Order: sequence, then C-alpha cells, then structure tokens
Amino acid sequence: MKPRKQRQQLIYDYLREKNTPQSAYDILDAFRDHGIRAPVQVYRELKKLLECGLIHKVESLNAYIACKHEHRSGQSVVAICNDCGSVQEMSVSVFSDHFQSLSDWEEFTPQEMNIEVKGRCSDCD
Amino acid sequence: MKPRKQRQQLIYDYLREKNTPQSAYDILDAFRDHGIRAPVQVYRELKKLLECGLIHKVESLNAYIACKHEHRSGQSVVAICNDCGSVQEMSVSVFSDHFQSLSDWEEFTPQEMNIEVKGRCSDCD
DNA sequence: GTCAGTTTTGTTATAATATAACAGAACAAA
DNA sequence: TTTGTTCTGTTATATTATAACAAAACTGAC
Repeated sequence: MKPRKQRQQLIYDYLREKNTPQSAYDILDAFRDHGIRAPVQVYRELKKLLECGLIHKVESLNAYIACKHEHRSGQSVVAICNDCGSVQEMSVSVFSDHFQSLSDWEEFTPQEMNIEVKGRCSDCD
Repeated sequence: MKPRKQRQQLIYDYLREKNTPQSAYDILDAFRDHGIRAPVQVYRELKKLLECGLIHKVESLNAYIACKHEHRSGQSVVAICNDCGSVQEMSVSVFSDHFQSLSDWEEFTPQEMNIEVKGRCSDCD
C-alpha cells in the first residue's frame, strides 16, 4: 500500500498542474490506479490539504484548486472566468484593510474569508 | 392550481422570516402543502428570486437567504457565525472600491461577486 | 516483543444537493 | 381555434459529500 503522504502530494500536484478547478470526483477518477477507490478517500486528503492551506475550495463550483499565494487556511480570493472556466487566485492582502474595517463596523470577529468574483479573464475579454 | 407569483412570494417571505439560511430541501418540506412536490420546483423559484436579486445563495452552506440590502443580482457580502449559524448580510458598497481596483490590477472584468466571511457574531462573542 | 489503546484507512452504504428529460397545461397572438 | 411558445409537474438521475464500521497501522507502556 502507498503511504498517505505520497497520495496527498499526488493530489496536490494534480491540482497544481490543472488551471481549472477539479471536483473531488475528478480527482477520484484520476487516481483510481493509486489505491483510491471511494470518494471518502479523496475528501479525507482534501480536508488535510485545506487545513494546511495548500489548496482552496471554490465554493460556487464545488471544486478545488491549489493555492498559489500565502498558504493560509480559510482565506482565499479567486476570480472565475464565466467564459473559459479558468480560475485565478489573487492575493488576500488586497482585501485585508477592508476586511478589518468590516469587523469594526458590524461587531463581527472574522476568522475565515472567501471571496469569489465571476467575470471575464483577460484572455476571453 | 396556485399561480406561480404567489408561490414565489411565499418562498421569499419564508426566507425573510428565518434568520438562518435555508436549504432548498428545507423549503421543499415547508411547502409540501402548497403544491411543491419535487426539488426542481423549488430550484426554479429560487433561480428566479436569485435573478432579480431578492435572495442570495450562501455558497459555503448550500443554502439561501433573503436579501436585506440593495437588490442586485449576483452581489453579496455575508458574515456567517460559526457558533450559532446565523448569517448577517452586509452592504456591498463597503467593498466596491476594492472591487474596482481588483479589476485594474488583474485585468479581470468582474460581473458578479460573492464574499463570505466566517467568524463569530456579536451575540456569540 | 507484545499487549492495549488510539488513529488511520478501506469499504459499503447512504445522505444531501441539484439537474435532465419529457409530457401535458397554460398562455399568447395571429 | 389553431399553432407555436413558455411554464409546470413528474419521474428519474446526476453530482457532491458524509456516516458507520471493521480491519490495518501506529504508539507507548510494560
């Protein structure tokens, strides 16, 4: 049996080489030859990768991408092209000022933040 | 048979009186007595309400809330309490400046924006 | 080492969310 | 009224995610 760390690495590498978000079932199909035979095995690896901030879930697509910026769990800003489906991650720091003011205004203590912007990427525009 | 408009209104009112997001299947259960017998009937009404900006989908919860601010389709900022599950909608305008700068920086033309912040609300803090 | 307790993994089953396909009803307008 | 269109209900199914549990692997005490 393959060690788990290697499997986790495989999934991470897989997501890194794709420029569109991949669903858990895409990953399942891609790694059937590597001992992954059930969805829960994928979800367990994804959970760990999410926890260390190596990947993000694109909530509006129910799909996953590799993190390209600061590896901070629970924080992501992504731009999704409605045309080609590509997803570009952006730096969280762009939003940090406003993020802070948000907490002041509404008496809400933020822990995680997910920003998803849909539109057209430069290639499709 | 009940007219569609009324059904749409019923779902909208239902979401407005709840302070936590409701799933499509919550709505289905709530309106079985009103001729709604299948998920697709709920999703069709939700789609129309989303299109006119009367409701938002909270993507990270797969659930729906009534819009409390500007009724702009495809734009929402919500704060989700990890403790009590309540969701507070915030004004989109808070983010509009940064939203604009995002488009300048990354050569991306934004059309829709969804911001979901998780943390603790003032009641639970 | 080996035993007991814990954590991880694999397997099966099932829950939760969402859409496809199609027929019939309602509607619009010539 | 007929014809084409849109809307609605129904059934089935696709997609995404988790529960439950047993077997395997790991850990530390003895």
